[in-house]
Amino acid sequence: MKKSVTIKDVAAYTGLSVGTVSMALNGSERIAQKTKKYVAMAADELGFRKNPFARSLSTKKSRIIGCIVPDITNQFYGEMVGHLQKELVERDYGLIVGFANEDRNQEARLISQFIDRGVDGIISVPVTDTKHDISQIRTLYEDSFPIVFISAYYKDIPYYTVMADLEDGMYQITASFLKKGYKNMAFVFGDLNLIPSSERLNGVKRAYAAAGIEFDPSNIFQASGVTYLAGYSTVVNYTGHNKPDVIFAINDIMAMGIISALRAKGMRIPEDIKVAGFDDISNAAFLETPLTTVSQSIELMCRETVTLLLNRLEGKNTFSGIKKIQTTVIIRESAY
Amino acid sequence: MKKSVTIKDVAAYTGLSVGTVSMALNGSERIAQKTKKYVAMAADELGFRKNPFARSLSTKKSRIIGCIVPDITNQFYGEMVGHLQKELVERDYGLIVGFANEDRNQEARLISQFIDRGVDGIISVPVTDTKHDISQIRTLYEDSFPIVFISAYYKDIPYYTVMADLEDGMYQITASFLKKGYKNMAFVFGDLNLIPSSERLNGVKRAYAAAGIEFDPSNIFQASGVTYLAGYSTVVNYTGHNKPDVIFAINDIMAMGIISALRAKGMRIPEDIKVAGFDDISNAAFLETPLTTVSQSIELMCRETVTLLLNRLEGKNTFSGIKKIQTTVIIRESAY
DNA sequence: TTGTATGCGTTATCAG
DNA sequence: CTGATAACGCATACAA
Repeated sequence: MKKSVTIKDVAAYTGLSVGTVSMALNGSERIAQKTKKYVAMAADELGFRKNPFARSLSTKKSRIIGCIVPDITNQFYGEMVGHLQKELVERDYGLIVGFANEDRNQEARLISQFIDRGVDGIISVPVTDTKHDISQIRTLYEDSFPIVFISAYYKDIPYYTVMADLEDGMYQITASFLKKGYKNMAFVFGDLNLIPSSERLNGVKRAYAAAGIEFDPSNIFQASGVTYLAGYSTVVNYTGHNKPDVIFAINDIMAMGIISALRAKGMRIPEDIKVAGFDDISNAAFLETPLTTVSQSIELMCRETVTLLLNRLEGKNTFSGIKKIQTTVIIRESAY
Repeated sequence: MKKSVTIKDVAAYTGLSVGTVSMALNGSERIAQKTKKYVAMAADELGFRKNPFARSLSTKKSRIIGCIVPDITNQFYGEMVGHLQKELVERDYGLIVGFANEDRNQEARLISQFIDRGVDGIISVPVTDTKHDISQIRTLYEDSFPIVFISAYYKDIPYYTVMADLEDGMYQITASFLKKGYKNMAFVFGDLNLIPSSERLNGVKRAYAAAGIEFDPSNIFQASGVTYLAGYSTVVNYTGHNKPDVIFAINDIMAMGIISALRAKGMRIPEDIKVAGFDDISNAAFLETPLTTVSQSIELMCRETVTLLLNRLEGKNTFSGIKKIQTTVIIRESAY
């Protein structure tokens, strides 16, 4: 690590003052074109790199965004982080990550840490467990700290969020199967108090109502989580005798777990039983059993989220409610 | 964003000097216990939070580590990032991420960006494409910038890396199948010039040699990448007539793609053809076809990597070569 | 054990 | 258009 060259060195080298060099480097309007070029060359020649710490100390900005997702093992969140990073890096922001493992306490700790690290803003997939204390989030909101939510929101703080229209997506897919004549359908969701489940459930109910069919709540299954394994276990541990025509999972990887367990029980898919997921993760079309699902356009979601956050950072007037992104039903072999 | 309280405020509040407060907060030995407690209380009361930028400017440390992986869509790398983050957060480091998409240029850009952001060190899964320029890495090495490699290394710069013993893992699994009498085995790898492929290939050859069987190089297939889709396509596009007893993929998700494509062609697994992967990703045991694979103990790998990097940061004497982590063959249904 | 003073590298303000 | 200088908030070497 050789001693780094500072703006002062560039000043000395060019015979200009520190201030001028700084402005020149930042492309200020009030510096002559000629000077700017001269400074740029000199800086280049000396191998000058801005010291980010000094810069941040002065500007109070780090150009780093913190991002918290529940569980990186879920490919959906992997893709999410990937897209967020891509969007951010293009705008010269860095992305620092944390994983909450569906635990509000971990999430809270991560948020504090991020803020203590001086991130300019936070993107969070809320852990919307109603049992837990949410005052931290409320405080952030009231202090108008730049935090935006993606893919879910806190029930009591439904602001600055970008998410798929889960209710409509679920409505569409449920309705389409009702129309085909299937009535005995099971829904494997996570905790029903959570937004991602409850919104979907609303869609389901709406579809039944629209079809004039009564919805039997016993067809809802609350799994122990929303992971591959949770889906797998739900099927393995099911002791009832009802064999639904279609099983809807809350997301794709859970659907994969469900399919796997069904196969282990000797069921054929889609002949004996149909399965549908939600998300349309990148290889959903190429699974052993290509997966029927509802596409979330995750890339679009991420782009909107980043835009929303950066607009907030730049003090622009932004939409502050819940922006819902349209979904698309995709029928594949798992539920032909 | 209310005006933040600084160390100066705490000093004023306690009647102590700025220097004393700083030391007290940092737990310096030469400050009285009593004073430390007093300062801590006062700081707490005032809601004081250290300004990370000032701190960094002074210490020249950010407590942020940059991490570059090829492709977050691959669950294996997802798990890797997860473990790295966990290890780092426990030691009060932040993890900033970048995705290189197997592209050396992107990787180089990310590394520069990270350094310009003032990361204390970098963890990288090398994009070991020999076609590309690697001088940046060499320079970093020569300047002894704290960069460590995980899961692969640059052929010409085989230092500070932690990876699974790919050669031995491949040797073990190949040998075990040779022992069972299978001889017609196909190996679907990525670019053979790359470490991850070439090391595995050495293991294969060694196993054949040990068994006294001649190895036919035409059984090696270079896929277009190492993704699910690459595996899938390799099978779909295969026009040859040779039907191997066993197909070995370079990693689990590729094996999954291969299985999927084989199934689409009407093959039964493992009856008609066996498939093995590499990595043992977290749900490999619960796939529709539970996957035979070689476990990489990714958690251990990540822990070792973080330890190695942090030791370097603390100036401790560290092992500087290639640390190989032992692998374990796991036989499951896909290759019974 | 505590206080003082200086430096860290930029940005920004205010003169010139 | 450019120069000088004061922040920014903390750590640390040196005094006391």
